[in-house]
Amino acid sequence: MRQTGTYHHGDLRAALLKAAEQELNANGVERFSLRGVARAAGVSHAAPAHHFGDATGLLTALAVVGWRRFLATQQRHEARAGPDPLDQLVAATVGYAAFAKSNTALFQLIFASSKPDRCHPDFQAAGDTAFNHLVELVKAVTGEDAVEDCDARTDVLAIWSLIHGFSHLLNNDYLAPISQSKAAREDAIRTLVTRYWTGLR
Amino acid sequence: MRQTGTYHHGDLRAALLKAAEQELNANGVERFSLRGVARAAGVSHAAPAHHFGDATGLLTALAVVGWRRFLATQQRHEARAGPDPLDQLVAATVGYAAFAKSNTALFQLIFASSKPDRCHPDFQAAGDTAFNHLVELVKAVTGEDAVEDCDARTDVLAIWSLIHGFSHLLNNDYLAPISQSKAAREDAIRTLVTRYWTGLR
DNA sequence: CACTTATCTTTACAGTGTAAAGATTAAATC
DNA sequence: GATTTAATCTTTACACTGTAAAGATAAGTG
Repeated sequence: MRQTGTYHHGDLRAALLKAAEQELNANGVERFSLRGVARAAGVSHAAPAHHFGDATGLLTALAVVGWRRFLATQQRHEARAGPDPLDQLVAATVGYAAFAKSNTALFQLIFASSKPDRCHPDFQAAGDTAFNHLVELVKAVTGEDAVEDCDARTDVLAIWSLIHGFSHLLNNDYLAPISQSKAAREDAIRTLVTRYWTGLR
Repeated sequence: MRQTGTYHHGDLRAALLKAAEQELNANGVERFSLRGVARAAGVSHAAPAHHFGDATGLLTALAVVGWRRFLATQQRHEARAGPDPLDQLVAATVGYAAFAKSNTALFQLIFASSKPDRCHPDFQAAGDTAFNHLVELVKAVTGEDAVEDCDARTDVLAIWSLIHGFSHLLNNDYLAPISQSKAAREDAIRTLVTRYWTGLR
């Protein structure tokens, strides 16, 4: 709680984002409460308005954070993998699912919620960056450019659908058998992605 | 609105389910309002309680309807396709995405919402039925049983992830180029699914 | 007919998001 | 350093939400 004499918080904006993510993980996107976030941060319920306008503003800002962490998680996995393009792509997809698994609420927020402003420039820019990264990885594997080559576009669509569906099903408890072990999840993804390519060529 | 002398609605339960689906399509799962549904049905805001208990009860019942329509949509597409097992599977996946496209809110409700009671026997039974149907279709293609054979389990996982990811991305406006034309969507799905099998064997 | 049950309404309450106005502090300007 | 200005947070208020409890009405049952 705030001490006497600390009418001004200092860094309320960051504190609210942190509290909002915790609220989101605890209650889910659908039961998100702006007043609850303010309570958790130890300020009045109207305090967030000055920093974010309304609940949409806060969740939009949080979604941008989510997009960046989503991409960073993939890149962290890539850094640990070998230099082979296919290994890099597999590592990225493993990171994709790992993010979904350990950031359940953020994953839902960035991909399937109408609470953030999905038309906001920052939201779109962060999302586009993440998407382009996937396109680049596929491009490195095929040697083709998804923008020009039609088959390459299909490849991107296939890989994206595959890993996104896997992550989303995982995120909603539809893959209980695999969900338990991290190794089992990674194995499954590795098999799915590599089988797609090796089956093709 | 209700006429004088019609204190009892007649078939309020069905009317509420219908109104709830419209509310859901109009406002989305996250902005769903029980009072709004009651208003649309022309009854007091507490009327739904007697039929469904609370909002969770109503949305659980609606989700069960969603599961059944989800399966029925797939079967309708299968009936129009040829007898070849792969054609049947492709038709089912096309139906999968078609349902997602034209039942946006229901798709979100059954797969990714915490508002219905996902542990309710009816919900689980309806969901299991839909899942088992997909397993049977894959089984018909491979000749193996997903319960026993490990490769077949992976095949189910792959196809399910693929079509579910595609549908979910489509549902959230991430496949704008394909989203426009029905033929383009069906072509893309057909390519993805068939490429998975023909590439493999 | 009388009685019971099912159905719907009314009323009430705690909770929500947002807007407006007031209070307090930090920063900027003189 | 004193005064003004701007930023930050609180208080108050309002319309809305879901749910519970009690009352009103109609339908079914003996």
